[in-house]
Order: sequence, then C-alpha cells, then structure tokens
Amino acid sequence: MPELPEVETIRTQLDPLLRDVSITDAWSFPSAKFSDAPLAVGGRVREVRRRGKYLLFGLDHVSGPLELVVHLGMTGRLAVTEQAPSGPHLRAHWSLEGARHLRFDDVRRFGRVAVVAQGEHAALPTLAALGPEPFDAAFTPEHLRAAVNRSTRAVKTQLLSQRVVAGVGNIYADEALWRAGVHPAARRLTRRQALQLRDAIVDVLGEAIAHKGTTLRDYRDAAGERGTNQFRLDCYGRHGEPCVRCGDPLRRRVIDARTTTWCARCQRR
DNA sequence: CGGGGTTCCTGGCCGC
DNA sequence: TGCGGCCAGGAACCCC
Repeated sequence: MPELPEVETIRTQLDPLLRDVSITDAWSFPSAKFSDAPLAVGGRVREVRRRGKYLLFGLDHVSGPLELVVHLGMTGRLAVTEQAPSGPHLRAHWSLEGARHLRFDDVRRFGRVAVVAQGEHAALPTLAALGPEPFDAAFTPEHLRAAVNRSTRAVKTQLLSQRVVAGVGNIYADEALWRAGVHPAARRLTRRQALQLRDAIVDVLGEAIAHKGTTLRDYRDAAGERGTNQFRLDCYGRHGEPCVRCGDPLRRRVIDARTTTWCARCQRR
C-alpha cells in the first residue's frame, strides 16, 4: 500500500530515467480509471514530481504543458523496462523513445491514471484539495492543530483525508500517532500534542523514505525491490504484541473503516 | 461544503 | 484438498 515514502522512492528512481524522454505510444486496460493513458502520447517528460501519494509527470506537448498523473492505489507498480510489457495485471503502458517502456501494473485496480493540462486537478478532487507536503515549511504545528480542531472528526480520520497533510495513509498514521502519544480517536489537539504529532509525522515519513518504503506484501519500487521499513514499524499491524515503549499489549479497533492499532497506555485520550 | 455511506477490486488466508 | 467467506483499504462518488 504505497504511501508518501513509497511513492517518493519510486519518483526518485523514475525521474532520471524519464527526464527529456518522449512518449511515442501507449495502451490502457479497458477501464475508465486507466483510459487516459494514451493522451500522454506525443509528450516529452520534463520531470517527475510528487504531491502526496500522486506521481506527476510533467510533459511538454504540442497542445501545451500536460501532466500525467498516476496514483498507485493499493497494489500499483511502475517500472521502466526494455521488454515489451505484458502480464495479467497490466493496466497501462507507454512506449518511450530508445526502445523502452514505462509499465503500470495493478492487481486490484485501485490505482488511477489521468492526463490533464498542467495543474488542472479538478478531475482529481483529493489532489486538488491536498494539504501541505509534510516536509514543507507550511506544515506547522499550528496548521495541524487548527485543522484538526476545526472538525469534529477523529484525528486519524483527518490525517487519512489528505487535506490536513499530504501523503499519510494507514501505516504511517498509526506509526506517527503512536510515536506522538496521541490517541487515534482524539478530536482535539493541545499545542504540545500538535507539535509532537507534526514532528512524528515528519520523522516517520523521513525515516521510511531512508529505508525505501514499507513492503508488507505488494509494494515494490521501480526496480522491483522491496523496501525495508517494515522491519522498523513499532505499531501498525502489531495488535496483541507488547508496546515497545511500555509493554502493554497494543489494541486494535476500526476507525473510519480502517484497522487501527494503538497503545491505550501511551496514547491517552 | 463537510460529513457519512458505498463502491471499486482480487489474492491470501481461515475455517470447515 | 476444495471452497465459501472474509479481509486488506485510497479515493471517487453520491447524497444530505
């Protein structure tokens, strides 16, 4: 389940491979989620950027600057290959000058491909309303506290919404809340909690990038390699195991339709 | 416009 | 061994 660190790992790998490369042909799986792929044909990649969990391929095109937007969903994978792409889970591929291919595979089809005029994100409402990048100076404790306290929803729900901060999914939400000592169902943050949660989000994501992401099952980077951050998780998926900070067994409950793990002693309401 | 519910998908796993 | 049922869950979408 690619979140910001996994997408950033892929971006770092794809950017040097695709810069200044032209797209000469394309194919898409017959589903509206991928049918935009051929609209990128004729484009030339300027750079590969990322916003939250979205990859943004900036394209120069005769019709003006375009953006190829790719969201990996739960099981999406991107790779550059020399072989012609094929396989049961292939959802889109693009032929590149130099006899190479960019391929997008996605077993569960939760991913998405869109081609839009640069910056025109109306067709992707979550992208259009995305909160600040966690590593941006705009992601302050004050912003986090104001955004969370403005709503009556649980802090974890707010993190997953992408509107308060970009790129946090279920794994890193549980990790950051645990590290900050904030209860996932809390509906208000004190200044101190907001500072700790901001720092925890930044640290958890930064460390995960340094370890090339978390591979629980499906995630692979653009080279087909697993990340190693799964060996560093303190909380996510460890319900029933002792909290590594206090020893109490971690608990599990569903919040916002997501399995949530937390420590009832370290994360008081 | 915020918020709640529903839908999309398939492989892996569990219990019988 | 075979199989039905359940689970994982991000974001679009619909409706109030």
